Order: sequence, then C-alpha cells, then structure tokens
Amino acid sequence: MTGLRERKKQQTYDALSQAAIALFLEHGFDEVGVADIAAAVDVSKPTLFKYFPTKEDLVMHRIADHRQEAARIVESAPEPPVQALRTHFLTGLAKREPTTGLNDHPQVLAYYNLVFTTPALATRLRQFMDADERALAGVLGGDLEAELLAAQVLSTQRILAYRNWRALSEGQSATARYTTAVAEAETAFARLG
Amino acid sequence: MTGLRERKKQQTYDALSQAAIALFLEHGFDEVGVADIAAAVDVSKPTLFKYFPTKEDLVMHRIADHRQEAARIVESAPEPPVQALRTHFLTGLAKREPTTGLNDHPQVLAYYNLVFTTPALATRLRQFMDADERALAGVLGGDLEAELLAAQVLSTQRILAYRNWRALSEGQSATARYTTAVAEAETAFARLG
DNA sequence: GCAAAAGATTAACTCGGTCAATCTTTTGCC
DNA sequence: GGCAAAAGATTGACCGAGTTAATCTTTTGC
Repeated sequence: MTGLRERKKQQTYDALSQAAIALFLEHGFDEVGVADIAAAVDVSKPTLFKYFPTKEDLVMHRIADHRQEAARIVESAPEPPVQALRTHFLTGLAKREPTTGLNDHPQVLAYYNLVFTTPALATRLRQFMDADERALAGVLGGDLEAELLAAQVLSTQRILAYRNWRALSEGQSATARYTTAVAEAETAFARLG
Repeated sequence: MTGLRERKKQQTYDALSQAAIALFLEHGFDEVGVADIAAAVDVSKPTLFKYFPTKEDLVMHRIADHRQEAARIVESAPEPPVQALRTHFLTGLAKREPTTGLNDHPQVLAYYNLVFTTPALATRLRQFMDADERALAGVLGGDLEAELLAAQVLSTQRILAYRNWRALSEGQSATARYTTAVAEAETAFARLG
C-alpha cells in the first residue's frame, strides 16, 4: 500500500505546504500568488489545487487536525462535558499546546500571527470553529441547551487562547504567562458550571 | 445638498441591490454573476463595485444597518447590560423583528433562507457578528469578563434567532411559534444572569 | 511485459475584484 | 449667466483564484 506513488504524493503535499507557509511568512499572504508556490515546488497550478482545495488551506491544514476535537472529547470522556473540556484545556496549557495559545516557540508564534492577522485566514479559522460548534451541539443532544452550551464553551476556549496568544506575542514567555492563563481558564470555565 | 447627483446615486444603489437580490432568489447566489447584475441595471462592473465592495454586500447591506446594535443598546441603556439586551430581544420578538428570526413574511423568509443556505453569505454574516462581539466587549470594559459575556450573549441571540427561523421555514407561523420563542429566550438569557 | 487505470500537465477559461485613463457633472469665480 | 477646474462617475483592460477538458506519463494488477 505504501508504494512509490503514495510517498511521492506525500512529499509533494508536504513540500507545497512548507513552501507556502515560508513564502507567506516572509512576504505576507496576499503578496504571494498560488502560482509562486506552485513554481517553488515545480508543480502546475491545477496540481496544487488537487492537493489543497483553496489557497487558505495551504496554511490551515495544520490546524485542521484538531477539527471537532471538542465533540470527540465529550464523546469519549466518562465525566460530564464541561468538566471534561475544562480538564482538557488545563492539560493543554500545561503541555503548552499551540491550540491554547500558550506556546511561545518563535515558529508557532509566527504561524499564529499569520493566521490571526490575515483576514482570509481568520475567516477560515472561524468556519472551522463553527463546524466544531455544530458537532459539539450534536454530541450534547442537539436541543436548545446543547446549542447554547456548545457555543459558550467554544467561545470560552477561543477567547482564552486568543488572550494567551496576545500576551505571548507582546513578548511575555509562556512560563511567565502560565499562572495567569490557568487563573483565567478557571474563572471562565466556572461561569459555565 | 440633495442635488441631481445624489439622487441618481441613490437610484443606482437601490436598483443594484434590488436587481441582485431578485436574481439571487430566482437562480441562486452562485449561479448569478456580478456581470449579470451590472447588465440588468445597465451599469458597468467597476461601477457596481463602487457602490458595493463585494458581491456578498449586495445582499448583506440590508442587515448591515443593525451592525453593533448590541453595543449601542448597552451604551444607551440605564439598566445592567444583560437585562437591557434581554428586554431588547423580547421586544424584538413581540414586534416580529427579522433579526429575531420571528418574521414570517414570505419575502423576509426567502431572504434569510438565501443568507443562511449560501456559504459565502453565512460567512459574511458571521464576520458582522464578530465585529459586534468586539464592539460589545469594548463597551463592557474590554477585560476577560467583558469578552466572555459579549461572546455568550451574542451566541445566545444567534442561536435563538436561528431556531426561530428554522421553525418558520418549516411552515410554522410566527404567531404559533411566538410562545415557544419567548420561553426559549427566557431560558437562554437566564443562563447569563 | 502489457493493458488499464490513476495521476500530472498544459492551455484555455470563468469569475470576482482592481486600476488607469476618460468623460461628465457640479461648483467656485468673474 | 458663462466658464474653468475640481470632484466624481464610467469604462476597457487587467490580475489572481480556481476549474475544466484533453493529453501525456507513471504505476500497478495480471
């Protein structure tokens, strides 16, 4: 199954994504054309779009792994939903997971800076979160309570992560921010109980 | 000040918007090109974009009047924020305001159907709501509490309105839905107190 | 080793949106 | 009232994202 073809496909995929992100970070998302990226990897434009459906997805596929994570967590956890998500977020903070906004590696910081400050990418991110919300609401039962809770918990995570990212992008270290990040997470999740 | 030029401008603006919405409702947003709309009004394509920055805005400008309404309400109301917004939403339900999802006039229903079922338009609507959220958070003080509350109250309104619209689009009358709509609004806003 | 299928390539195209240049209308001035 | 100049509207030509159809290459099943 892992034939030459498969490997080459994976190579092209990685090469496209890496080249794209490098170019975007250097010149800005809007200043780089998809033709430039295709040329950098020595591939035609239609081929690029065979691998990534849109220009935005060249950047977003890294985050795409975490799609509908909240729904999966609630489904597989024995505890009540809010508690499971609270624990997961706090664990993420301790592990400095990028999704919590508390990872201060320069590359990660630069990547999120690209996503948050490029309107087209921020919009795409929001679309992912909307899908997350629908999935979570479904797992929670799909009724009014479920829809409200899903929206509120995902809003909470989004705001906490964004605040952490802002603090780090202003120069604070992840370690220095950690205490505040935990305190804010506790405060925020307490509102949902 | 209300010279010939002004009047003509307004006429062109209205004609463009009406022609666009009529064509979109008849053939679907993606099946109608902006060239078709420009042709229908006997205007060039660049002229159309002088009036509306994007194709989506030909549809969305009707809703755009309500941008940052929540922030304005909180700013001008003497009561505490959540209470003011709750009252405003309940008043909106009684008045069958389209923004509450509880208006069953066929034209309004068709319009919202267009917005909600067209991905590009739904995305644009979400962008407006994000701007609303930032404005409301600012008015509420801009700290963590403010950001969380802003997100939660706007999520609440969005979900309530969307549920009402779904009920009406399945054939229920606004009058029949009203009791449930009020009950759901009371339940949802109670969670924010 | 060969047939068939899967994938890549190219060129041409569609469509949303922009720009530089041109034309029209309004306005300030005599 | 008429005229010059500024302000604004209009246009044809253009750009970039994404698609499509036809052709060509490569891999794989037999």
